[in-house]
Amino acid sequence: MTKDLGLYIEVAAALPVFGTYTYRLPAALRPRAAAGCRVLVPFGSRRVTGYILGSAAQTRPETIKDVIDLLDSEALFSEALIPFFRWIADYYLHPLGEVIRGALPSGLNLYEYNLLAINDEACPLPHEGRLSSLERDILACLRKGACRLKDLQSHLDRPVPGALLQAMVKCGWVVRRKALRGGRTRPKTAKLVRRVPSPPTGIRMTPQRQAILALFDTQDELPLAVIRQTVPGAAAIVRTMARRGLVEVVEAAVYRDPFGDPILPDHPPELTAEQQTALEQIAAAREQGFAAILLDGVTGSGKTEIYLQAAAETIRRRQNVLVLVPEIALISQTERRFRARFGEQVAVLHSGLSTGERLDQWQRIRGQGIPIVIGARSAIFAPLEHIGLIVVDEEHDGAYKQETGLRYSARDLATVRARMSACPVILGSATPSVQSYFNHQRGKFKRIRLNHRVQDQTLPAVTVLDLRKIQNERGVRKYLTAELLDAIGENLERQEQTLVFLNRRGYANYPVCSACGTTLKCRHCSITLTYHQRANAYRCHYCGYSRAALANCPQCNSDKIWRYGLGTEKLEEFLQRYFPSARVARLDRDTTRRKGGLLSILKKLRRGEIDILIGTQMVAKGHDYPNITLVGVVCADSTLNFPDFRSGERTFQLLAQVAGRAGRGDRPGRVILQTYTPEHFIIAAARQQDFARFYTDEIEYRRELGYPPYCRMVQLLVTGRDANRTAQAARALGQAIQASLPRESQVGGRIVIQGPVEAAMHRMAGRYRWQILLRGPSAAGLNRLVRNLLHGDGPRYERGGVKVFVDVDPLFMM
DNA sequence: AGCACGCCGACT
DNA sequence: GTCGGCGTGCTC
Repeated sequence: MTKDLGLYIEVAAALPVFGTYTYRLPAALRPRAAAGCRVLVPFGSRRVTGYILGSAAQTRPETIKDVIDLLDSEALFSEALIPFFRWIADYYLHPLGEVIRGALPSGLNLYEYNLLAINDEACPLPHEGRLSSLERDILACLRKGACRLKDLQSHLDRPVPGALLQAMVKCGWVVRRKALRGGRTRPKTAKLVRRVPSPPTGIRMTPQRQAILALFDTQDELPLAVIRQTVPGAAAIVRTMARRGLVEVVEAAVYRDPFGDPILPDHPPELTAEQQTALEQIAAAREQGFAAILLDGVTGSGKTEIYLQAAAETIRRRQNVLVLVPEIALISQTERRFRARFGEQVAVLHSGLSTGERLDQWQRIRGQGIPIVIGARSAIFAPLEHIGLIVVDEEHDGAYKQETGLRYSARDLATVRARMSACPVILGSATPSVQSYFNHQRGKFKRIRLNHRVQDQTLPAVTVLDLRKIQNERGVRKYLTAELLDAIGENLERQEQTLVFLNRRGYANYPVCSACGTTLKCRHCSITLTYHQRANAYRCHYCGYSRAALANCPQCNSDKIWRYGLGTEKLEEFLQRYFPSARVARLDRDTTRRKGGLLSILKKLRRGEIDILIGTQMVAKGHDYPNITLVGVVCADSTLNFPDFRSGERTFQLLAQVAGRAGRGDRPGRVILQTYTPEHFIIAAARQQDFARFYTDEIEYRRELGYPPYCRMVQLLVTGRDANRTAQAARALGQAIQASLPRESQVGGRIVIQGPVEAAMHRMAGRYRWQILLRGPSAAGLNRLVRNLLHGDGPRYERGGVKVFVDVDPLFMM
């Protein structure tokens, strides 16, 4: 039963406007309207979607308009989420309607726009001769169908003066119509094509049929949509093949392990004493409502089992569980484990879902009382009620930070949502973030440690090798020490698998003209291009710009360009030549772009059909490789030299994660780290896999320089296509902040400004970028300052195509 | 976001 | 002199 909202309601428009609006709710809509429903409301000269936040007091009755329509018969989110949304809008300085829009499955909203159309009732059609050529063209274009002014202009390829249209409307030849765009995405019913075990013989094999069957070499079933990408007209061909019994077509079940293996139900194992204690501590925390718990345990110490049993206990208490995992390309190990334990009680929200599937899952969570939701960062907005536990797995992972639009941290929001739900949140990691560990030291987070690996496996032995002693070598030998190559060779002889980690895809990342020495740069970004051998092109890894490899040097037109630098493609080529009999494979964005690519590599690895796997940081996340006994890190410092104060933290985490891939089975693992700076404290700590040592040094460095967690930060990113205007806007904003500092610092504590400076990546995708960094003791003080400047009644800085993006608690500052 | 109103350059 | 560009402000 929904509560009566009364005559006036508060609505957040799904537009980038700050503030909310009051509307009158017509009597006819009142019985069904509830907070969390969408409404269609008049807004300015058009109609837009808004979200009902609750009832409102009648303030200025003369300006209040009526709600036009109610778009949902049931709320899309519960009333309990509204304070959460408001908190986010306030904290991240983001329009509330946009926050809610971003939280809901996409493609739901209606927007109105103007259409131009021929007036069918135009009595006297204009005499052709009396029309200008532009007018004739407009009428000809509109005769083909109504369209928007924008489309009309691009069709005719010239500007259409508004006044001319106005006149044409006045004459009655053209009418303006309003139309609604968007609306509910219908869940698509995807068809899966499945191989049959013993296909009938004697059926004619056309080339297309053969091509389709060939696709099932590595997989037992494939979505029809995927087959259609490779074989044109596959839909019809598959239909006849199914009739002849060559394949089987089934409706796609949404819940399906991409490995294709059924997920076997598992049962809670015997817990170690340590795990038992951990669960007791979580149970104790549950009693006091909100608690943040840092669960830190080395790889293999059984954190996931703790999540599972804590979740089971939560369900027993008739409460629900929200589990966040870092965004990864495939279903993660954690997801599999939850599905194995809880089966259909789990709803999954990950990036691989289509819009329709996402909507399905959303409605399943809302309507059917699914007790466990597991998903990537946006799952923090899941419409789950009565939450009794939130889990953030691999809490240190940068994937929890959204870097466009609403720049939130799902890990931080998990803490906020847990507090609002008065329930515990478990932040788990083998390598906790400095932030979280600091929170533990300051008494904000409880900490539960798991010191022992479940099967008492030994941690891998780590050897550090100095790259400086081979830096005068030529070619690939400058990057691979003899010791690493020998170790790989030994591993091959023992018929064990090796993982070689190199955080750079492509062939060569440093193309230099042999004649004039210029490096090849992207046309839209301030980024060196990477040569890709398979595509035979230079590519920008930031905007996707691609340049044929045949092209000459843009400076001197020389056709000889050296391809310096080492990427995974070149490494693969080298290792294959060096170990001719080895089976070498590569795992990076290029080899996994095709759907199923990642899967087939992982399957081969499991079946022992790969000896050496070369991978970027994709390999460090979310998957188990049970038979790898040697991990080689080609260059441990490649991420260490980023112009960002967190580069050391990220490097330590990455190295520890990669090292953790070695020897998880019954065989001990070995790790070889190559580096140019073996004396660096990060490398030393990574060698000993010693978090305490890393943390002690890192926190001291943060304290000395006054970086988080010893302060809060807000980054303002000023971007625009015009170099001068962007720079001017950045300077003006910088000066205004400077001027406000004495006043703001009195209430918000001592705030300091850094910049404006050109960003390290000073141009990206054709936009110039300047940044201003604000640091201060409290988030509220910084929030106040930015709010006053950007949304107060001072001058506007967003004009002339310049935009200002606010990033509260920024994570990557390039 | 998208639309309406209002002020300066290149044309009949 | 006007037409038409787009910069600025507002939306219950």
